[in-house]
Amino acid sequence: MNKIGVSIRDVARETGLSTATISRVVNGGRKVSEKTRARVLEACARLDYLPNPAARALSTRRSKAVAAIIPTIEHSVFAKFIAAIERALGERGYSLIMAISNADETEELAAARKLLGMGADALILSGLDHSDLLLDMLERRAVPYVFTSAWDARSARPTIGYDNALLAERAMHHLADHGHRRVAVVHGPLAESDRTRARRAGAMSVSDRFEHLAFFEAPLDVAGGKACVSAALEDPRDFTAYLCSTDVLALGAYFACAEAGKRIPQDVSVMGFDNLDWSRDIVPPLTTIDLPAVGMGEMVAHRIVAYLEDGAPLQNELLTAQIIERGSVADLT
Amino acid sequence: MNKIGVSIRDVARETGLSTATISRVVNGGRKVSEKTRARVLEACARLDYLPNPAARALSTRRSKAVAAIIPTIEHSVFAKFIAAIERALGERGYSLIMAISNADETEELAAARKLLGMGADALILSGLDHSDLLLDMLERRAVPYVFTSAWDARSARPTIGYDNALLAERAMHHLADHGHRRVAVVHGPLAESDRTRARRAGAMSVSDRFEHLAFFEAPLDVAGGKACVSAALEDPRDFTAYLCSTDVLALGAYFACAEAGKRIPQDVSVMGFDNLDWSRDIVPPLTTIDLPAVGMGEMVAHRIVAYLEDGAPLQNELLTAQIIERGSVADLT
DNA sequence: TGTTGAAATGTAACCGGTTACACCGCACCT
DNA sequence: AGGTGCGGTGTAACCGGTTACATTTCAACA
Repeated sequence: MNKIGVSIRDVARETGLSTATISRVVNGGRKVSEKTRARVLEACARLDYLPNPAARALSTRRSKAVAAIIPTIEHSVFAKFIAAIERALGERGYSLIMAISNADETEELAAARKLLGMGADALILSGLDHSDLLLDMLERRAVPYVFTSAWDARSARPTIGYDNALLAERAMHHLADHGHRRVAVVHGPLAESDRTRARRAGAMSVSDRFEHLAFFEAPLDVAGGKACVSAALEDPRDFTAYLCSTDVLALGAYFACAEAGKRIPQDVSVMGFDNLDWSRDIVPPLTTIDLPAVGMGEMVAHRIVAYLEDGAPLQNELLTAQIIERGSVADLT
Repeated sequence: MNKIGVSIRDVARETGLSTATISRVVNGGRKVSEKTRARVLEACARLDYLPNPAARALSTRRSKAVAAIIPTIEHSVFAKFIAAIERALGERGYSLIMAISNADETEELAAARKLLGMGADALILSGLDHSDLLLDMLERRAVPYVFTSAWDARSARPTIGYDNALLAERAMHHLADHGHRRVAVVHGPLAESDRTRARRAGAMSVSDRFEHLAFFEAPLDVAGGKACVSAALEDPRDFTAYLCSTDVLALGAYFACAEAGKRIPQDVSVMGFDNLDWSRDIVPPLTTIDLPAVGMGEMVAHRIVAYLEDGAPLQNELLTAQIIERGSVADLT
């Protein structure tokens, strides 16, 4: 029974019809006469009938819930992403069940167990690297899933995202094109994220355009970026530009510069990654890469629903991202 | 059946026991011999048996999912709150289903319909004001719920949160105590949020300590705060301090000051509300009110689960918040 | 040895939908 | 008149657990 105890059988009794007919009306089935349909709808409204989702899920084997596991939700591009997924799923009658992994494979596995144990129809994961146990479980249970926030042409598993390595490479070219030869790359913990590793590798691949190219690993928050850049500002290599693998780190870089009395971009250039909402408002406005978090969320939701409803196969999908040139990178040429 | 087609009856057949016994073992029931328990557990593992959540929900009338509707998830205290809820629910074996209302009552109602239609056992709402249709629905369906991020001693419905009016009042006293007499309060859209209205009312209640007290309504994001403060800096009343109803708006205020060449706190003081992660890293560090987002999330989760499992009644719970004094408010005395 | 009762297990009804299939009535055709 | 087809509806078997109640087992005790 639902909370007020009205079941489909009550509606059937009330209208003198069978539960089959009620079910057909409620689900918009085609083979019902207009007269009957109206009568049923009226009775449903009058009795305040609401189908029991568990019963429905049991007999259809579909919960209409999609699960997503993300590393973090706080001040970052993931919040936008997850909000877009939630909206897009909602428009199609699906709900989002969410869990946060704190970028930890063990937590991710536990979260996946929990979410699948709740009956999620599909799973959205962040990044490409996941525990083998998790992957095995997905295969064994034949759960549809996608990897997001990354893209790998050669991946046998569906990835929907952007090419982190390429974007980092493009960012480095942008700095090089502006005459920067001594650059520091500030990124989050390598151990935690394949996306971070991809960005680092991408940046590294164009090292020949630089005199000095240093990589710094910092905790992935504003304080981490700030501390890291504060220290790097003392570095004898005297970097002219900082490429931050996240706008969050870039914000920390701004604060480090403010504290050290360095002006951006006159003394130091800073470039970000993400294009968070405040990036264009900060002073000076931050040059960054506009990651398509919203578009990615929508695409992921569309594709998952298309798979669930029509069996459209999940595939690799590459999303593009643009460098947004604003005022934080000086032209030294 | 679950995805690989193993049901409780398969395990029963495999072990030569009845489904009742399997069920008892799986649910940690007490009346099973150790020998049997071990045998069942072994069979479950071998067959990779996973209970079907829909079947379980159908017969227990419990989905073990809690729904939350929040106005926004992007760069704000809500992300912390929701993350804490998710974690705390997870520890107790519950999942979080989330929807975003964009601070719109109609969207909120639609979201509630959807989430309840998914079978959520309880509903977490933000703020005190909600559409009557929503409230009626909750009562009719006897859905347990709490209002959060606000507290009202006189509320007949359970509220778990802080006293927004009182906190705003305390913030204003803080400014007055530091010798500020010309203060501007920057807040989000009044129409959207009872919390905003409460904060405004609280600030207003101590207007007699000020020469000039102005209220500005801005879009609730960094750009909004920046534009609003940029304009206010031109105001002939020459405010010495800006109280921002969110750190997000305060960040905008910082940027406005940076652009206008005003130094904080030498030329202008800024005070926030929330204590977001970067608040202590910004230069100068932001004086703000440390809202207990994490503690609130945990308490909400605890209380809801306690109600669901033990029937412990949901009540009003007041959480306290402290002013964190940092460097952004000048002492003019 | 028979009695008693607690512990362990089984039986089967039930939760509330969905849906394959059977059936009915009626219009239309030959 | 009898046959055909189809739209509309009902019957009842599922989906996969939970659990009240019945039943069996067996140790302890008079």
